[in-house]
Amino acid sequence: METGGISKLTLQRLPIYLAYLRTLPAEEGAAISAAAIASALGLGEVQVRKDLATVSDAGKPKVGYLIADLMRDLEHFLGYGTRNRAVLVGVGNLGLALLSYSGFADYGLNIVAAFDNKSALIGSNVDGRPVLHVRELPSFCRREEIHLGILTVPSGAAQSCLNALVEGGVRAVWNFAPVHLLAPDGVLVQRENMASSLALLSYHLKQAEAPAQSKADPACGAGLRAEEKTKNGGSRHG
Amino acid sequence: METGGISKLTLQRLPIYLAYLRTLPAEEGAAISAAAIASALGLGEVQVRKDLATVSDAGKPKVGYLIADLMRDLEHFLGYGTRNRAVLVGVGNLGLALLSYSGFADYGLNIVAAFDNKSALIGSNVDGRPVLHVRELPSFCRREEIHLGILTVPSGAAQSCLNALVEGGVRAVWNFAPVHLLAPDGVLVQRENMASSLALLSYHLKQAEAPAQSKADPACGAGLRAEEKTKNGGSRHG
DNA sequence: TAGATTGTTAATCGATTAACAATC
DNA sequence: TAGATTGTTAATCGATTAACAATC
Repeated sequence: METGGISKLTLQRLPIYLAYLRTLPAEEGAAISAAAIASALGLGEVQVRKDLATVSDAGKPKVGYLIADLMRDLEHFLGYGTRNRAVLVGVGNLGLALLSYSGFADYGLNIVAAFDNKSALIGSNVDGRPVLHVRELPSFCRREEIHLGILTVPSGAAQSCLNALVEGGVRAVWNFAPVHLLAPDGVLVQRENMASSLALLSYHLKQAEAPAQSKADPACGAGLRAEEKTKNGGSRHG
Repeated sequence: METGGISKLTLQRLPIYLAYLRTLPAEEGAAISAAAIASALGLGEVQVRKDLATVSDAGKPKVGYLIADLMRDLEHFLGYGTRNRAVLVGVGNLGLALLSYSGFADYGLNIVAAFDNKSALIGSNVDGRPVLHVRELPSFCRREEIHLGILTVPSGAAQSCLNALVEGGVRAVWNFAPVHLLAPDGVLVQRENMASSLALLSYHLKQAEAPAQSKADPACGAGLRAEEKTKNGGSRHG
């Protein structure tokens, strides 16, 4: 849970700030206030100031945050400067989609090769990235000094693929398989949890549709009114 | 933040329990202990008991949780029983991948149609689901009583597509565009945040590679040792 | 200077964990 | 009964928010 000084939740919000700042017109020396950022992103104003203060000193009293400086600090802190070169393992539907998705470049991610065990796929390429046999995974990672792996294999294959990545010196793994994997100390396995988001949506719908049905949750009628408090009320900032 | 009696974080863990239980062999009357579940998923034992107690009474002292009962309770609580029929808006790379991904059925999600505004796509179909023009989105949702929408459009189009979904009576939206959207009370917009996961990985790599570099984070050397505490130590449960 | 805005310290809130009571 | 395991109450921990100090 420790993330080395910065809270995990703050860290997860940083790319959201960055993405928002990137949508703003790039005017020389332009600044933006914490209030404006908070309002645009639906966050608390103090939270924005605190988050940004941990990674940047681009905030100036009476002025706001110098946009260009803040973006630079965010990118630096997140490690986007040195492009993270990655391999992807498992060229199924999801793997293909991630390979084809161009938006990752914005987050400093650069997938350089894909791996699979189906001979029909080996030797092909996806948008210029070769598809190689998983057999070559450890040696490829070693040789190319890859430290980041993306796992889009079926659950049953996930642990052995993770092991191969670790053998190749990979130190951070983005796991899309819905299983918990074991990794040695120092190797971070981050599970991407589509099912968890879906649970929030599905539960919300169930609540909205049958507010008095759930027997395990006597207070469930409240679910309908769950979203009542919009943090910034009606007020808008420029 | 309120989720009607159950904590948001607990709710997000429920599908993880369910997915794990589904991997177990289906033996008549079989049971499993909280300790075994915790160990398999890398969670705390008490946390598992507390989470499960909020949605099920399948737990029996001295016995454990009756697997079949627990799965039923989880599915019921999450609203998977009544298949959630959904529409997807934006048939780009990501949209196509989600349409093609068969795993959603496990989470009670059933995408019945896709929408786009590119005439080349209209009239085609993806795995049997028709691709229609966004113009028809509100009326389609009304007619088919769709309450769940998936947004995989570019950021610039997201708000107007959300509006169209809301107009059609949709009450929960899974938003893959990296923007904050405004929705009326009662409509839940859940943003899927790939960039946030990526931030954790990227930061971990940066820490591992240059532990003394970061100036904003004097305690950053600790980042290297971030994962030291594996909650269950070496002990395994049967 | 006065006013606006950031940064920080203290208070609150919520989630996790530890200790224990209940139960088969 | 004794032992194992669940469920719950109280304590701890961490994150958010409110109040205020600092600064340009």
